[in-house]
Amino acid sequence: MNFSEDRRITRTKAAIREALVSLIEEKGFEALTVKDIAIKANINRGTFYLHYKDKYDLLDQTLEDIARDIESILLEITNLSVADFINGQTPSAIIIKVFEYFNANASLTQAILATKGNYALQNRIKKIMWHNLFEKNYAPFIKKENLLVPSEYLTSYIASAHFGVVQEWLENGCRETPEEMAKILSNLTFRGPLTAAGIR
Amino acid sequence: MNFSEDRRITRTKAAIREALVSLIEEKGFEALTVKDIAIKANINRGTFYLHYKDKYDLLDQTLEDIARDIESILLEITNLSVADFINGQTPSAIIIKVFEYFNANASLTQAILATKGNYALQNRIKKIMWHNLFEKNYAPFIKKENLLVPSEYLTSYIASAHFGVVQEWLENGCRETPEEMAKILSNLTFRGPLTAAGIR
DNA sequence: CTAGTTATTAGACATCAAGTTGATTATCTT
DNA sequence: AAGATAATCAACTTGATGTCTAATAACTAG
Repeated sequence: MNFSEDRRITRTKAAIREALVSLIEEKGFEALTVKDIAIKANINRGTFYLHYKDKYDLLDQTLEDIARDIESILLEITNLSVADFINGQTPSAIIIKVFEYFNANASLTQAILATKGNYALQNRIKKIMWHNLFEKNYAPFIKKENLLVPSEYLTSYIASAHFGVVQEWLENGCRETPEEMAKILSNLTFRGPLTAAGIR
Repeated sequence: MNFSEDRRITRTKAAIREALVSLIEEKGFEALTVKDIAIKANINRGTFYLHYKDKYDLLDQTLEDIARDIESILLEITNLSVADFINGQTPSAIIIKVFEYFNANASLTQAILATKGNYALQNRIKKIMWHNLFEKNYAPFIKKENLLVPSEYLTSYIASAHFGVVQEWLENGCRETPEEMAKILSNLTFRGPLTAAGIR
C-alpha cells in the first residue's frame, strides 16, 4: 500500500501553497490568477490543474488543512473540569493553543485570515472556531431556559467577536503573546465588553 | 444649475442596482459578471461602462450610498444625556433605527451583508457602524486608564460581535423586530455574553 | 540498478469576459 | 423645436481559463 505520495506531488503542492500565500499578501485572493500562481511557483500552468480544479478549490483545500490542524490541536486537551470552566481556566488554555498555532504559521494564517479575501471562507473559519472552542465546551453548561437571548445570536455574537479580535491581532503583526491575547479575550467575554472598557 | 441628473441616467442606474441585488442573491458577488448585469438590467453592456469602471466600482458606490443613508439616520439623534448612555437608553434607540433601516431595505442590505461576498466590504461596513454607533457615543465615557484591555481589541470585539449578530438576523430573514434585536444586543453587550447565556 | 509508472512540461487550442471604440439612434432638457 | 447627451450596436483586442496531446523527466517498487 502506498502511504506517502509521490515526492513530485509534495513539492509541487508546497510550491503552489507558498505562491498562494505570497500572492494573497501581494494583491489579495480575488486579484490573483492561476497564471500568477504557476509563475510564482515555477511550475507549468497545466500542472496546477492536475491538482486543483481552480483557485477556489486550492483555497478550500488550504483551509481544510488549517481546520484539521486546529482540530488536532484542540484534541490534545482532553479532560475538562467544570470548575475550570466557570473560572475561565480551561478556555484560556484552549485559546492560548490556538493563538500559538496562528503565530507559528503566521504567513499562512495572516494571508488567509487577515487580508482582503473571500468571506465565505471567513465564515467557515468562524464556524470551525465556534464548534471547537465553544460548542463542545460551553454547551454542557448552558441551560436553554436560562438564556436571556436566543442561542443563535449568542453564538454569532461570541464567535464574531472572537474572530474579530484574532483578525485585529494578525493585522497588527501579532504583537501580543498568545497568553496576553487569551487574557484579553477572557476579560472581554467573562466580564463583558463594557466592564472591560472600564465604563462600569 | 443642474441638480437632478438626466432621467435616462437615473433609470439606467436603478436598473443596474436592481440587477446587482438580484444577481448577488442568485450567485454571489464574485461569480457575477458585467455581462450578467447588462442582461438582467436590460441594457447594453457598453452602457454599464459609461457609469461604472467595473463591478467593484459599482459595489463601492452602492455601499457608499448605504453608508450615507445610515449616517443621515444617525444624525437625527442629536442630543444625548450621559445618564441615558450608562443605562443603555440611547444606544438602544440608535440600534433600533439601524435595524429599521436594514429591514426597510431588506433586499439590498441582505444581498450586500448577508450573502457570500467581498469581505473588504464587510470590513468597511463594520468600521462605519463602529464609527457611528460607538466611537461618537461611547468614546467620551471611556477613560483610557480604566481599560482592562487595549482599546483596539475592545473595538474589534464589539464591532465584530454586533456585525455578526446583524448578519445572523439578516440570514434568518429578519424574524425579530428591530426593538427585539436592540434588546438582544443590549443584553449581550451590557451584561456580557456569559451572563446573557445564563452561565452566571 | 532497472523497468515500469506517473508527474511534469511545452505548446496549442477553443472559449469567454473585459474593456474600448466609432458610428448611429433615441431621449432628454431648456 | 433644436441642440445636447445618453444609450445602442457591432466589432475588436486582450487576457485568463480550462483542456489536451505528445514528449520528457523523475519517482517507486522490486
